[in-house]
Amino acid sequence: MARILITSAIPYINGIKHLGNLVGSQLPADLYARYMRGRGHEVMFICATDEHGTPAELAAAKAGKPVAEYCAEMWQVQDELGKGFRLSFDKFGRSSSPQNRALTQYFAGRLAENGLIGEVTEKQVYSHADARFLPDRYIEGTCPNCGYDKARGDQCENCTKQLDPTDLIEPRSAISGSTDLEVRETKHLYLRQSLLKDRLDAWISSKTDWPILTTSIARKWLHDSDGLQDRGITRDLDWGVPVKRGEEPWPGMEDKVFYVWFDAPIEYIAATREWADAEALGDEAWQRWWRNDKGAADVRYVQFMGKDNVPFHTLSFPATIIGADDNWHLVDYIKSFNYLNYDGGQFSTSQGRGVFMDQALEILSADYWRWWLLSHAPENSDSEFTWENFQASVNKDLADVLGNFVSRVTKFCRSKFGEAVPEDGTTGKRETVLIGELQRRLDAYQAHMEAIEIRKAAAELRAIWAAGNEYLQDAAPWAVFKQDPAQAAAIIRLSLNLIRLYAVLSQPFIPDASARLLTALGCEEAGWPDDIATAVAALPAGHGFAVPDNLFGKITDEARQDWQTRFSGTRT
RNA sequence: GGGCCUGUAGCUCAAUUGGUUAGAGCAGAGCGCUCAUAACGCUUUGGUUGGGGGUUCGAGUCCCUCCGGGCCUACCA
Repeated sequence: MARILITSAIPYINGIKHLGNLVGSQLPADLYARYMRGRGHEVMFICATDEHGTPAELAAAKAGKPVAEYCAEMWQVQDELGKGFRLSFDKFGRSSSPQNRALTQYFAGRLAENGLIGEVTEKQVYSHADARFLPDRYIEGTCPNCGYDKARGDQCENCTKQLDPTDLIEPRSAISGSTDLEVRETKHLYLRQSLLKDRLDAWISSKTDWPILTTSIARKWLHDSDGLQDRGITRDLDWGVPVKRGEEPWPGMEDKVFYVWFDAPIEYIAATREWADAEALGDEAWQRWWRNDKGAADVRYVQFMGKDNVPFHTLSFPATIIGADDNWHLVDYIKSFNYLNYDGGQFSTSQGRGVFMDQALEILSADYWRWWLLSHAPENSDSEFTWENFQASVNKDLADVLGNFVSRVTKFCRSKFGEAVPEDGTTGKRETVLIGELQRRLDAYQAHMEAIEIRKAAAELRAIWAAGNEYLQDAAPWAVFKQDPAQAAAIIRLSLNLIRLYAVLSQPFIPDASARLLTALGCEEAGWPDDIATAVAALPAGHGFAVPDNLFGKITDEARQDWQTRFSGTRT
């Protein structure tokens, strides 16, 4: 039995995430976690909310609430949505937890001890009206290059020129619109990751089996212009982890917090600790997942994330982990995803364009979304959600191929033999051929799951479902029954066992349908098959079952058209 | 501007890393079946692999160039 540590990129606290966010990290991570648990491995699956930073403060202000209260409420919302999508986290933590505060401060202290923290005095724009320092992109003004009047302090969206806030003509706060701005000096801590560049470079180069998307982004940052730059890890904000050197005060850093990107990945560790604390377990319970010197040497650590997160996970966080020099377990595999687009454009949180997690669950249950999203995961390039494609895929795959198979087998059995696995009859060459095919396909399915080739795994699973229909058509128990009921019984006995097999194999993709099938078949304790021949004999003759309601209803044209208009923009 | 990814059948995607005649699913067409959610099965029509050039015995795959789509570019996270 292996030990697998799985983390999903942690979603930002600021609002409900859309399906593109879901398929880029949490959903594939859940698929992998469920599969690995199914195979009998010990899994620790961690996610959390990422709560610090300017956007959270602004969202809270907009909602008229203290930021801590706002975050607590939004955590609740995201937690429930995660449950709605059947995301099987062992812990869904919060980056604002005391555990993360302590660990973040600890890491900063270790990095300082090891000479990896520098102090840099820099100039930042302060807004009197907002009573805060403004990140570059929260300053707007007229672009000196093209005259665009809504250029941001980091870049002009119109002419794409890189800017400094001080380049802007008539700069103003993007928050309040105030022009009462002042450039102030402020001192910040920098993670001197440039010192670790060669080590990170060698490490990335050794990861030849990683997705090209992951390594190419990492290489770009390592080798671009001057190479890997040091990164500021503190901010002048109220909401965040207070800057401390371990447990000691950090002179000159009072009233500052760590940059959200410094504390967010550390939350992976902290959330594991939150889990251990919640379970009333000792430190060794979480440390055995993270510290190589405390039992984590045999852990395989896999991260899931959208491509925008890759630089932080391939460079900054590893620099933190390596720099602390405490035998922390580095990530072993990074699965990264492109973006899912929505019907010819991008999902847009600000414009309310596309389908958001709460809306999705209002119109259809989790399995529909899970199946479509995972079987179309944007692994190699950006992919696109269209309602036509969604309707066609879901109706065909789930309702026709899988759902109808279950329906035809169970209903035929009920009408001819009653609601128990029929005895009588023996299987022959046709069944041997089927078992051989299923075994080959199972091997392929497992190989794709191990390699986290999600679309390929989905295609193979679908082929496994389809094989049942092919077999049934070929064996034609409805015709055989007229001459030889015993032979028909053998065919149906096998087919009922196929349903059980499908429930087990499909669980990572469509857990609700899987559970309903196992309940209908009266076998909740269904383990992963060792081999097909044994698995298709698991349900013995005489074993009672119930005919389940139709597993999946179909999406009608009317519903599709309705949703199409409803989600085309501006959520209400 | 720079870098990276990408372009394969009407649609969504494969192609053992340079090797026979480029394959699946959906959609379309035909046939079959009647157990089943008008479901299922079988057969089948679709491709000058974005255009052009080059290397090679051989190119979807490597090189050059042009065209299209996308992402990143370090203070949003």
